[in-house]
Amino acid sequence: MGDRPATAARARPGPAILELVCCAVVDGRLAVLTERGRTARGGTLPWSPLDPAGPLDASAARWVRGLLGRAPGWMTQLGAFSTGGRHPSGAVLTVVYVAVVPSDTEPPAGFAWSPAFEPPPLPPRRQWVLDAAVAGLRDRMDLAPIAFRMLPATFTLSELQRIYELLLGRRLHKASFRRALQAAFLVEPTDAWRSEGRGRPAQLYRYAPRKRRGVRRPVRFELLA
Amino acid sequence: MGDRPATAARARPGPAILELVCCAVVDGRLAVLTERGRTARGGTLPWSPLDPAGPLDASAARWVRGLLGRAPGWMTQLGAFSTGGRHPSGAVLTVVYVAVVPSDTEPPAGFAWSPAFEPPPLPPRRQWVLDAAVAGLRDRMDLAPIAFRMLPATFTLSELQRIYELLLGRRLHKASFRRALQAAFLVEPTDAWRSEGRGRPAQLYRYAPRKRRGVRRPVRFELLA
DNA sequence: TCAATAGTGTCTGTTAGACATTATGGA
DNA sequence: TCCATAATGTCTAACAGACACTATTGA
Repeated sequence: MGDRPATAARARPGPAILELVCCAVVDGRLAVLTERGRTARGGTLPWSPLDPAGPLDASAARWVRGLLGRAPGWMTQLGAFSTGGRHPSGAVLTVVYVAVVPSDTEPPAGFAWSPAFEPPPLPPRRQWVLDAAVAGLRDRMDLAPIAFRMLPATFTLSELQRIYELLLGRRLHKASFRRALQAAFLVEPTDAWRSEGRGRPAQLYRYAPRKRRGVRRPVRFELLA
Repeated sequence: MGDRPATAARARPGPAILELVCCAVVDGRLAVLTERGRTARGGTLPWSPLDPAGPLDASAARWVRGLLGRAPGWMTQLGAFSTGGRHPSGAVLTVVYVAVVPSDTEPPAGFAWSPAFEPPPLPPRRQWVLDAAVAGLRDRMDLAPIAFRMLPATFTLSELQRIYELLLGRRLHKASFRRALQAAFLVEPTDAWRSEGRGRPAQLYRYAPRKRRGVRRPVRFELLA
């Protein structure tokens, strides 16, 4: 059944690279991990040649874990894109992954957090990828625990709401937010409280989703165009 | 593009192939386009070596257009997967696209519609891809005009509702469905009617989305786990 | 006439958002 | 004390689903 591609793949430059859009909330803003110093013209996203052996998601997970020094809070594949032949590695394809990490994650050496909405100048293709990744986080945060994985193990409900507001790009109603959260059985209170500046201390919660069955969302028509 | 994959693959093993999950509603069931006869052990999905030049989405669009003889009603990239080294083309990566076409689309020579929920025996990886593709259609049909593109230019509201019911896997309430559709300004009635068998004739509609701004969906927590 | 499907009006329980109020700390 | 934030109760408009009903065709 066919010849092994391994020889050809190892002889020539790798066919594809992995690229990472890693997001966190830093200083109250959405931040993305960028590599700095490679070129003078601006930043770049973390990338790595692809090891063609084994499942793609597992390869990416290993790479990101090694890069960050810890497993990301959440990660998914955004998709594959052609490099346009301009990538220095000689790769033809880029497979982009999107990950989120808690706010207290230190950037690895040579990397830094950049504001996701005013990033350093990026090549047009990378800027497009970044925008698509943030849009993907926004669209999936109701189905995946993205916001919860951008927080430490315990957090206040106001912190959680701020994550949602940052990713959705709009203010949310506090009482409504908490009612819906309560009804979803996703968090449970701890007996710890945190006093932050002036006002009343806030209770700390932890992400503890309880299985609920038979939750069917109604049909919605939300096409914009 | 569009030539027989076997020759191109043997001439120079490409780094990646394109694979297509093309869905339509045929005989009241969700169907997927399968290639037949290559092997005795079951069907396979349409695939093609990837032309590494140019944007990936454009290459895929050209290939699918040539394969079907017409542009698909809607298409998006599902993602990239490793072949596990077992693909006869020698490719390492598979980039899967998902497309939908109207019910009256004839399968190209050598292909056939297979029931998406009881397909011919597929290799495990392809079965997984098919399931993921159908799940992707289900999850995105509220944000993209997927159901509308599986219908001819004019259609009855009952036909539209049947598409939604097939993809969502559950029955929908007729009055609610039409109310929500009306509120979304997505269809407009034509002055044509269609008499189908016994009952009262149904009015034909066309997909004609009108821009509406300021439509913000509420925050929802729909994590299953 | 009956059967079958299209299309619509009404009612009701649920929910999202607005508003108001209380609670509890720091300055 | 004043102020800022947390947390919650109440009201209202909108909405989803159930139900019933009318409309219009073929058999």
